[in-house]
Amino acid sequence: MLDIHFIREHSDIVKAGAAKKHIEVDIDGLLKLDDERRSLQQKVDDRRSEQNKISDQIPKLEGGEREVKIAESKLLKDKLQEDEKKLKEVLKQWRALMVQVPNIPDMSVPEGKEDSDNKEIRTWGEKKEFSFTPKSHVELMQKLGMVDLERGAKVSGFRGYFLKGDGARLNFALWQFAMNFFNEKDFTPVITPSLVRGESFFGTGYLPQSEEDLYKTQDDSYLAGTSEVAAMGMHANEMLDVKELPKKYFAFSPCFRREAGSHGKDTKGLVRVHEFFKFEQVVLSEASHEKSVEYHEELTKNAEDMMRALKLPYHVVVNCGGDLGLGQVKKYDIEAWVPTEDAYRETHSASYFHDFQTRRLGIRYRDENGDIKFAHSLNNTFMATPRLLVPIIENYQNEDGSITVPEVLIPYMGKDVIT
RNA sequence: GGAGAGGUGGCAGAGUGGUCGAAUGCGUCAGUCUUGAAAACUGAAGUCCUUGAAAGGGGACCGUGGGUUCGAAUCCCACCCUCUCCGCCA
Repeated sequence: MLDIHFIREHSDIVKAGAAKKHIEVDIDGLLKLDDERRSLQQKVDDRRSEQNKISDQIPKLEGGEREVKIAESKLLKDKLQEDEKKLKEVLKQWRALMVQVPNIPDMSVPEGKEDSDNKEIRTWGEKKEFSFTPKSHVELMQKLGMVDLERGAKVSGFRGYFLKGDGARLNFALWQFAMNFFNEKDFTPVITPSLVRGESFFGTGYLPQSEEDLYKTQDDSYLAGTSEVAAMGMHANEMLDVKELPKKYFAFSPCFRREAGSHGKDTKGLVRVHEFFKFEQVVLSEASHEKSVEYHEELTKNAEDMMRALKLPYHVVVNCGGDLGLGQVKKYDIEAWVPTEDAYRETHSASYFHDFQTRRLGIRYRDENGDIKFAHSLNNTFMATPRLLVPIIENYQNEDGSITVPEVLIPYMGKDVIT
């Protein structure tokens, strides 16, 4: 959510930002509604003020005088209730519009409508040249007994899977590697709930826009598609001290996504599944654009370091305006090379939000001068499995169908090749 | 799942219809005292909306949302959360 004062004073910037994101929102309508809201609020406040004055007098009066004042107050009350009703209606529309206003993308975000317009900013690693025709991760893993998709679908439904044998081992190895990677960093590891109530989804911007991609329980909570939701909700409605910032979390949770808009995409294998696991980096920082940029680069670097340690060829793209979420100011995707698709596929997504999320969540802090500010928030994937298995398996495959274990994982796998 | 108790400022905790944005204690900040500190004493201090150049003015906020009333922290309803006991359970 943006600050209404900012929207009022810089409606041209807000409009341009929405246009860049290819999001339609009626800013002029919002401004008109805001005028209405303020004048009604004033009216209601004035009436209340009058009524408060009368209310103060009533207990001091006796008999007839008292009755007269009470009657007067009753009349006032009727008018007040009328205005309050109007105000409530206006506020409802106002809020509905407010949550649709997107955050303003950074100047450095390229123009564009969809992910194909994203701009590559760097590549790392050599795309491997195979002396044979590489096989897909599905074929390789099935042959090696690392995954069971048929039984996965039988038990779990569409996109269901069992990781088993060395598939499960490889996943555990990655998790241990991830944990150790963060051991000496200034991040607090945290295992977050996946079963989360609506407020945190509103706060992070997943609701109301993306409700169809969330699993909802019969108790009206939702299953989170990323631990960002719970990690951000953790400090909702808190007043932090500037000395506590930045708060850096290394959050882990199971993640659930309905993939409602992705029917027919990636229907085979482990790229797109309904249920997966993710280590996420989440940062609450001081309200400064420079700090946000600094942490954004840091979070991106952490993920890249991990990819480099695994020796997976990847590139980094800066997402275009149309590929940014409602609250995102800027986003980098890291995409790993997947040989059988002859393409880079997204494994990480690093974004910063300025105070878009924290304003909704009420995450504030008192700075050195005692001023109250909304913190800034950022997040980036560190490692999502089983998706990350896909580039590992495919890039490390050998002609005989065996998989070389990435060097950094050998200690956790206890072997250097999967056969 | 059943029975009960409760949610008040940074914390503890009073307040059961009007003079309560809210006693008191602790903590915080400033000052006095002190070589410095502690103690003691004096004083200050909530958040949000709105209006105003500012000083200031007005309004809201006692878990959340409704309701009763001229008037609600206080009464009623729903929901959320916490605690205790019983049952079930990894």
